[in-house]
Amino acid sequence: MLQITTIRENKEDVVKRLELKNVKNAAALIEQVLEIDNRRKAIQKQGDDTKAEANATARQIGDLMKSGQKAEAEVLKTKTTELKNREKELDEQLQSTEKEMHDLLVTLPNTPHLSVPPGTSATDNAVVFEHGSIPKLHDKALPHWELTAKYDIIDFELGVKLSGAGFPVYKGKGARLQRALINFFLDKATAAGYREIQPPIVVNEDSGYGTGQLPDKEGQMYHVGVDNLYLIPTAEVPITNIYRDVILKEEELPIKNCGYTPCFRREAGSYGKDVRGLNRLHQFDKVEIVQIAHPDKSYEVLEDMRNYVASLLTELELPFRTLKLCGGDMSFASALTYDMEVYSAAQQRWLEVSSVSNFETFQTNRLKCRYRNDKGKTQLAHSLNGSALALPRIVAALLENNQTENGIRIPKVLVPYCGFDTIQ
RNA sequence: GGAGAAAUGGCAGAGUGGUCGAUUGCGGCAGUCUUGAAAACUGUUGAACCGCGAGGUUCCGGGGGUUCGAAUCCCUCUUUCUCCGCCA
Repeated sequence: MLQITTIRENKEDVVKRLELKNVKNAAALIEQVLEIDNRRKAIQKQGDDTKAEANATARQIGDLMKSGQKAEAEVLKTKTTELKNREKELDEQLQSTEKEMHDLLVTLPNTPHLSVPPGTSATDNAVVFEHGSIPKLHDKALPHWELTAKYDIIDFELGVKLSGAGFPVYKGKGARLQRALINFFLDKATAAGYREIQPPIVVNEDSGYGTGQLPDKEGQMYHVGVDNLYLIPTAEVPITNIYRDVILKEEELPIKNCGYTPCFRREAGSYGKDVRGLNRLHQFDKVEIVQIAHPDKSYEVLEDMRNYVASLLTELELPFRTLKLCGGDMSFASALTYDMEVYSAAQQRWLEVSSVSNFETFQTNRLKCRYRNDKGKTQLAHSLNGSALALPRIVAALLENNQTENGIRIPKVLVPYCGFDTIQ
């Protein structure tokens, strides 16, 4: 959520940036926010004054009672009834005005960084980095959903039997490859200075709200109704919420955490080849990296994070490219996002395997995650996160790109983790 | 799941209706002393909103109520602890 102080102080800039994210009527919306804010301030002032008067009267009554002046006290009591009514009325007005503002503010997306390319869809994203060459496959090369069946390593039908579409069962070397990737990613992240976290994979409403899944994207998450808990769509949710309602010391920044969790996504409304095989699942594994950073340093941190993710892909010997997302393709909460895509040679398409974003204060404003600066004032920190990495599409690309007529070759870095170098 | 107790500032821990945003101790910060450090001593030290400022308002787990007035009384929810039961 955008900060009202930011909107007040940088009106034109906020409008300009919202337009970069294709928000319609940005200027009018901001004017409306400011109008409500002014109304809110006026109501609060009146309410505070009324309360101050009521407090003073109550004190007077107390003094009169003590000195035995009962009659005078009774007179004052009638005065407070009137004050109380006004107080109640103003409180209600304040609440409804605050709600009005809040309801409007939550509809506004984060303001993008000015380097974000303008645009409305994925075709406007800017390719900022490419690595590796697209592999040439042999004539009988198969897409990964056929390879997994051929080698009996991932069973989609069995998942349908147990749970439904989008819940594959990993078997034998397929399961071992999953475990290998998780361990490889966690070891790398730890070596890069991230502290490993094992969070809960169901979270409460407050947490869902803190990172922005609630109230809007409720349909994206599985909901455990009886306990009113949500299955996490990403480890970002619990790991970032660690810092909800926390005031950090400036010297603690940046805070680097990582964690492996299964992720659950309902993802209604997609069909066809986009969701075939491992391309899109309801449950998948992911290692996430999360940083809480100083506002002056968060863009350095973002570059650092995307270089880190690139290094993982390089080690896995996967051809990939880095996109800087355009205003129209970025997520609601992000100020700047890099997507990393690997090339899946049998499908002959790019698959998004990581998204690295700087949210600036958009999440921390909701989370109330602050640090104390050198002047002793509390300020919102910046939050960032990235996948490092999401497994299924990595597996898809590994299987497809490394297939030979004699089996699938495991990249060198994973062999110690797998305990085998080929899937036959 | 049953019975009981509790929830106060970074931590510990007072406060059972009227200058209590809250005694005190520890911790933190600043200073005095010291060649330096420690110790000792002195001061300072929660958050949010409104206001140019003076200052005002709100917050003692969450929500609601009683009262002129609530950290203090009542209701309710949540969490923690102790005992019993069950159990990976």
